[in-house]
Amino acid sequence: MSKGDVTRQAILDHSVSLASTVGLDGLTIGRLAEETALSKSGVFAHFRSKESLQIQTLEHAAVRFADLVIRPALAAPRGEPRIRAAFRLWMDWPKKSGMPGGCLFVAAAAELDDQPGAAREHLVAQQRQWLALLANVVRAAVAEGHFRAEVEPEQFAQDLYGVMLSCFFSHRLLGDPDAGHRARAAFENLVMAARVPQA
Amino acid sequence: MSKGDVTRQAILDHSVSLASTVGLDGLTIGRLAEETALSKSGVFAHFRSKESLQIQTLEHAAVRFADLVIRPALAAPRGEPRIRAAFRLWMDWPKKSGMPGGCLFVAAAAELDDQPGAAREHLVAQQRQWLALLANVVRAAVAEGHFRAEVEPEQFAQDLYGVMLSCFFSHRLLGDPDAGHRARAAFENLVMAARVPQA
DNA sequence: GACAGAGACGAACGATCGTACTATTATTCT
DNA sequence: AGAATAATAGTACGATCGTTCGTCTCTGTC
Repeated sequence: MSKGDVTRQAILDHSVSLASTVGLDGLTIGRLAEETALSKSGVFAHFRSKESLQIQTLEHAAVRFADLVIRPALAAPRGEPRIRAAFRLWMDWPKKSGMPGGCLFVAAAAELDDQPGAAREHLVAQQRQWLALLANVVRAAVAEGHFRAEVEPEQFAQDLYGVMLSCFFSHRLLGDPDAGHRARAAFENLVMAARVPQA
Repeated sequence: MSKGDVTRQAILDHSVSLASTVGLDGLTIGRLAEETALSKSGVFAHFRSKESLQIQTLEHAAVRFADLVIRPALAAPRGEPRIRAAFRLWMDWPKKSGMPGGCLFVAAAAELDDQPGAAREHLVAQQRQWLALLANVVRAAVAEGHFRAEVEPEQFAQDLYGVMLSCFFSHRLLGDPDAGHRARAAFENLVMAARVPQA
């Protein structure tokens, strides 16, 4: 890895963390330069535009997400255990990944849902992929005989997303100390409702 | 209502709609002036700071929310019917209220969850109140005998919030045409799980 | 060790932001 | 109707934004 790549990675590390609190738009090249002890033009040179910086920030976070959530989750046994692993890793990931402002993707989703552009398209593709992966994990749980055949994977995936989103909302904005506990309870309810009836 | 109040309301109408797409921070006095055919200083004079503009924008939206959601919901019969009314009105409210960028509160929540200040405190108070109201509606459904006694109102309220958030997410960002349908299905599942077992 | 190329810096640009001040036009009240 | 007051416009300010450009300082290679 050349010297340029090293500093570029360091910039992106800060960028992900900074964008998690101020958003992809609030992200500023000047501030990024201060926090990395570089000059403004030095930072800018690595990305040739702000939009490129935003996209690479999203991509950098996506790589971390794959490392910290997706890969470990897929290491769990197929079926319900894998779903439990995915949920647990997902809930913990903003903390584990050093994003002081909570999940960057959630912040970016609210920001970009009305702003057309390459950054939005990038995020949409990422999130569609993640939802599809979740649905596939649920599908496998059905195939495995853990979940009932009538369970709709896409429905389950959207429900799971809702549990995560409302947890972040209650926890980060409202400061509810029980948000995490309630999210786990909601998850259990979802899983129980999907399970095959036990004899 | 004096002339000043009339234009102030007109500005705030545009402000709510504009902020729903670009966020409370992306909201700009200059752009607001263009769209209302006023001068920049003319708009500024009505609010003596941008923070005040943001807060009054939130407050303006809250008044509409009370008119379009809270009051009509409370007009429905206590218990499960009132919960159904609240949910239906809630899901439809961004459209009904002319917010082209989706629910302003959702956008503001993601934006302000890390930015201390009066605007954040205002939003937090609003959303806490709304969640508390939802919980009370659920509590009434328990008292009414529609819901089981073990149902926890705050849990139900957070779950409901999750259904709404994931619907907005899937619909607005991912463009999923089934998002609304899935949200209604998730709502039905929540209600069914809370109901007293039918004989 | 010299040379080519990449990396970082510093200064400057046009634009736009929030805000302040002053002047001018509308409105309200007696 | 005219005086008092409120509402709007105009202009200008300092700051900060993304971006450009020219220069210098490193790094890696023959």
